[in-house]
Amino acid sequence: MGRAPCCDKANVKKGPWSPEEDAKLKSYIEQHGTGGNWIALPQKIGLNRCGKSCRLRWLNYLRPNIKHGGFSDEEENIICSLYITIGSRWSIIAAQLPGRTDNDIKNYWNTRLKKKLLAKQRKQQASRALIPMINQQPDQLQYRLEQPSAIPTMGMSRGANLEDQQLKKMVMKLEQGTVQDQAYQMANCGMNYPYLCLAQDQMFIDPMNLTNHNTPTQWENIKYYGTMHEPLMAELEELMYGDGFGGVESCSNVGMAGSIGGAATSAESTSWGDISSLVYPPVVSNYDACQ
DNA sequence: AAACATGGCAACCGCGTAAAT
DNA sequence: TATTTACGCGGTTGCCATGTT
Repeated sequence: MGRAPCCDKANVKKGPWSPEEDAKLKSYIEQHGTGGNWIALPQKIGLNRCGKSCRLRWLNYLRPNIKHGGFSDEEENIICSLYITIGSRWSIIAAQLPGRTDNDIKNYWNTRLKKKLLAKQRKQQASRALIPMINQQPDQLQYRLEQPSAIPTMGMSRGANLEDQQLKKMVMKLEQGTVQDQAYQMANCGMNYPYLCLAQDQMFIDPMNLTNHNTPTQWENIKYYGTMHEPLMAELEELMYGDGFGGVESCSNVGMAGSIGGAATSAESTSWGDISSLVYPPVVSNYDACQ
């Protein structure tokens, strides 16, 4: 029963690829394609490699039009924004950046972008701590300092998909015109109900649940909805803290961003709360209105 | 100049899901 | 229907280059 074994794992070569191996793989795929069967490929070419390894080498390195290094500011912004919206779904993020691989983006995030953003955050926090002390009354200052934790951070991966009936009703409301507008219609295409993602004092729509194709236009729409609609925000807060919703604790997957369907791995993994404000400037919320 | 630390990146590992038998 | 494996993905590791002491 079952399929035949993939390869003799004990006897396949591991480690860095030689130029000869690269040339063999590249030339074969360019002429014949993968044939949809990576496991059979190395045998056909005469490579002593696991099919899985061939696939990785092709996708991350040999494939045409691959870009390495030199991420532009625009690309950085897209990566940060998407990370905040959907978490560490690198393949989806890579789909928004032509020529970039998920591996490349993941590496870039882990080695540079994350640190860059955290450094920026520390700088902002330092300056933010000073301004209220100079300009505000003590009671206002206290309010200001409490604000960041007033709305909890939630898992921004699939964990933020709010399945509860009440929140579904809110989505229905969007469709019925309470906050209806042209961009929403474009984004939604009249298909599925988008899932809502709550983050700090902004709401996002999970792009995975909009349509099946990721386009720049769609991303613009998503960003559009990132600038939260005030009435909807108030209603969401009511649901979160009012009797009907059962409080924050009843919501599944409350916690850190970037732990999609699995363990958040690195001890230094960055929380949603750490970096979200660096990408999207805070919108004017009822908190700020109190100032 | 040598030893050590750090950063960047390619490749591997392991898991969840789909598909083949 | 059960079992087994391929595929695709995200997380992690290990090597090499570069920087610092």
